[in-house]
Amino acid sequence: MSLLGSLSDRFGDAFEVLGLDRSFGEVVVSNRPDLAQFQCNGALPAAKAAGRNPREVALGVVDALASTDDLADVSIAGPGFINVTLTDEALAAHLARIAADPRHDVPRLRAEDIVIDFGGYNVAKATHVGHMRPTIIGDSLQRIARFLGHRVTSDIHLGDWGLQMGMLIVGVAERMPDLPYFDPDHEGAYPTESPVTLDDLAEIYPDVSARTKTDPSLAEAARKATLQLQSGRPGYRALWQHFVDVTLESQRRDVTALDVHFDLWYGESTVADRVDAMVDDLLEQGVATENQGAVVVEVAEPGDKTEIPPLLLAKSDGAALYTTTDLATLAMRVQDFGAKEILYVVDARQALHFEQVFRTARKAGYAPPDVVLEHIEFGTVNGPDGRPLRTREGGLPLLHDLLADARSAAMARMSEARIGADLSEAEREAVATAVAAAALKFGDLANHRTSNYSFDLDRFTSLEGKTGPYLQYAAVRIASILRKAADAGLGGGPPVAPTTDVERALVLRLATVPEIVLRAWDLRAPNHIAETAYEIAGAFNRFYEHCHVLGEEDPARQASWLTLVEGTLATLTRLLDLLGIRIPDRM
RNA sequence: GCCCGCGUAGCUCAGCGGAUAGAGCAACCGCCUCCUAAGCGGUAGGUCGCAGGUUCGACUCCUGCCGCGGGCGCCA
Repeated sequence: MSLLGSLSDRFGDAFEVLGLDRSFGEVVVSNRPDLAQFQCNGALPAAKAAGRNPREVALGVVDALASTDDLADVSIAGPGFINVTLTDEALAAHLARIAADPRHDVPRLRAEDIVIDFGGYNVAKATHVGHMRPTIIGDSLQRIARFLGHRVTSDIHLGDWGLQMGMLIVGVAERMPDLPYFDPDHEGAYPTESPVTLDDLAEIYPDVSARTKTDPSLAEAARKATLQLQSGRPGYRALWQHFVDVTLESQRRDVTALDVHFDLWYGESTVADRVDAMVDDLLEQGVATENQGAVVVEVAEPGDKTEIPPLLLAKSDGAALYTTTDLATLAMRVQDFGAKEILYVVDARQALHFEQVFRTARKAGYAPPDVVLEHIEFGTVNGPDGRPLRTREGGLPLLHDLLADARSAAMARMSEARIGADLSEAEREAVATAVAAAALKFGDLANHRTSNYSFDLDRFTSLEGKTGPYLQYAAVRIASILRKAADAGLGGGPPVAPTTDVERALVLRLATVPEIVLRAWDLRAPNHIAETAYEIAGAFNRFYEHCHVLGEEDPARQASWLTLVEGTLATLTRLLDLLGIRIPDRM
């Protein structure tokens, strides 16, 4: 059990002795380090609940506390705060524990099957700034979940089956009418080479989309093409496959460059052959009804604060929508994957859509009550004007370009500061690549996911401050000490009692990690991990200033410090890994 | 109009109903004969949008208002 966990347990026992709920015993790291290392505030709410005097309750708890020799001081302050300070020997013992534990004292949870959906990627769109948050946040969540012991399946869930496919088909037909894909009498195989590039598609889609708003016949043609694609028209299927292939090729490259991995590259179309049966089933169950030719599901409930419109399951022409495939996908994940939690990392504008899909899934029994369905919302990435980030031309900046900019900024910073001067050109480039990804990721994950944040490459790649590069640099310096120690034949040894506040503070920071990782997962909020990683780096840097490890003359103390250095590096490396940030060997 | 989110230092943002609201940047003052100064220490900077309420205690919970953003059935 973690340090805070076992302290909380002991305080819980003491509350129980007084006949009070043990949950009041929660102990946290003190927010008044000048007074104590830890605090338990439970006496106040406990006293309120029991109608007793808080100071008396606190006094009773302290009396009932099993006396052990690891507590240097337990005292009551203010209206009933209980302050706790451990002995230096106890801190050393705790350091020995976490340094020897590859999990840094973080518990393993009961494993569950979890699906994470990175919705938002679409055919015909290169990875752009709008994909950055779900990709970075979702990736961090999958790393955290796996570390806690869950079985995670991540799915990019490409948007590849809706009306925009029809728009692309008619757009290509307009431009290249002689292609065999449009000839209903075509026989044999279709060309293996795509007639269009992703750039072509990226130009065609907005053009057609805009024109359908004023041209009803074009809109009708797009609808019809969508339906025919979904019905299996061979030429359209073949052409569509090219759309998917050229899109995925580009998106795979971008996602890989960000050092993100998806287990599945499924799309809406993956469940295409399940849609009809599902609609029939919903009609049969009486969950869905026909309405003006369309199939809808009434999802409004009596207690609703606002009117929740019906979910549109099938258009009047019978075509599927993304709500249809989302629902079928949800059912598949529960049935085939045994998913107990499905997390949709999709921007906040789709809240209503998910509410409708989730309600329908519950009504239809596709998601039993014990299955968690959650929309993980996030805010926008803003430019200097406080509006969502755009390029000078008004388009959405591509992820590829953002990364390239971050990379050249990192290179420039390194040259300026004469960092990595002794590295080869290839090594410098590798470092710049790692720094660029870290800059973007930490710049994003340092913010709470629901808040909008302003994208500032200069700040994110900065040499100074609360940035990804700072954390990487801190880790590299730590590793450097260990490398030099190893060269000198020195290694870690049993921790001895700390004698300075910088040592104590560092151990205390490390001790908070288990609760922080659990909280980050509970709240789906990686920024808590980002914050703790930053605090640990800061605590280490203060230790680094005060305690010269390699120059220490007392061998026992030096060995103890090396253990502290190792434990810090292992923990920091883990936290950064949970954020998806890689540490270069040298910088 | 209704619903959701946001409003914290000059700027960018943290903040788990608890003690004196924190960090980074920018400003100012210091620290490299010593493990990487992309570092460390210090000073200054706040009616936590406004007004009520609940509570021993509110940035945190509730209500109203103001401001910004978003959503509201055959798009995704």
